[in-house]
Amino acid sequence: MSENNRRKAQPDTTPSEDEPQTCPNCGSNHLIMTSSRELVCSNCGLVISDDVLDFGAEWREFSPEERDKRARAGPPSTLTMHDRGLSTTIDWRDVDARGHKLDAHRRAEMQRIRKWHNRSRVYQASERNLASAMSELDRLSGQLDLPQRVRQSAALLYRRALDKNLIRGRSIEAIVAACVYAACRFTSFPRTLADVGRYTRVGRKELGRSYRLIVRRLGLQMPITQPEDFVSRYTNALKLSQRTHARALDILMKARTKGITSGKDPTCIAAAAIYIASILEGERRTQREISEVAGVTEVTVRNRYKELVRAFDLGVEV
DNA sequence: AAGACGAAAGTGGTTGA
DNA sequence: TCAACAACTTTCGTCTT
Repeated sequence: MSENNRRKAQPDTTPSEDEPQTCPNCGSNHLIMTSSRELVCSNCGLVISDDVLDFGAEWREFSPEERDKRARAGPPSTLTMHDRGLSTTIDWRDVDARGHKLDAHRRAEMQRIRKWHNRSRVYQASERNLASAMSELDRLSGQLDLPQRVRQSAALLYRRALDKNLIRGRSIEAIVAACVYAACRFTSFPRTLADVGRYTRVGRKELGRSYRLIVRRLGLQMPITQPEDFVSRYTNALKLSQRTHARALDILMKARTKGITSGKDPTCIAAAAIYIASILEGERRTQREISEVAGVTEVTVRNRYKELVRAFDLGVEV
């Protein structure tokens, strides 16, 4: 693959002063403000800005009485619950609002109401599907330690996949995992296919297939994963200094101008750059340590770093 | 003894006919 | 659909610190 090919469709990451009118990823102007006050592209699912995200109350109170007066029930609405967290639940305790026990007749009535309430809540097939998908999404993103913006983006992708009838005949788990992986790439939150695959029963192959499916059928324009995306994660895991981190980024930038980053696994390139940077900054890590956090083999780290050293004189005596 | 090195053979994904 | 191919992995013996 040529360097040019790999470079296309880069989102413009420089934040503009005002809210953008078009999606920086796909150029669509179908931007919607979600109920959790995130600006999201309804075409590709990119969460454009979530810095306004605030789950707290929108008022301030200055006395307990005022607090009581202003309080209202329920968590904020969110895309990651099948009903956006807006459903009402009926208490299981058979007491009235004042705490008095209900009589037998009322108890039986409440029982009936509860039953039908639950049945109606997750009634439609698509609702049931969404309910189970959102709990799976929650589990998976919890294990992957994903921030809220990635989860919301994944949830939106799943809703769109459901709308397009892509789930029927496929496993919910596979599509959820694919949406999570896609959301990671959209939001430049570096997780590899293997990372996501590790926490789901769906095989890597199936996951890749589902991912390609949603990209194609939802017409998503995926940004290319860059080695730089992984540097922070790896230097943190290796407890390397900020200087080494910056040095690694510098090496990657130079490598790009030489055109030796194309066609190679970005995690390998990142690992190699960090290896060199750690030596240059005097906090050397072994090839083994680095290959472990990057999830690649020592041999590949070795080969990549040899290439980098060969390509330009980095002052590393081998 | 640990870490680095490199050769050789095998694997899974992509590409182009 | 299939073969060719590049990238990557696994394994292992050797060299260096």
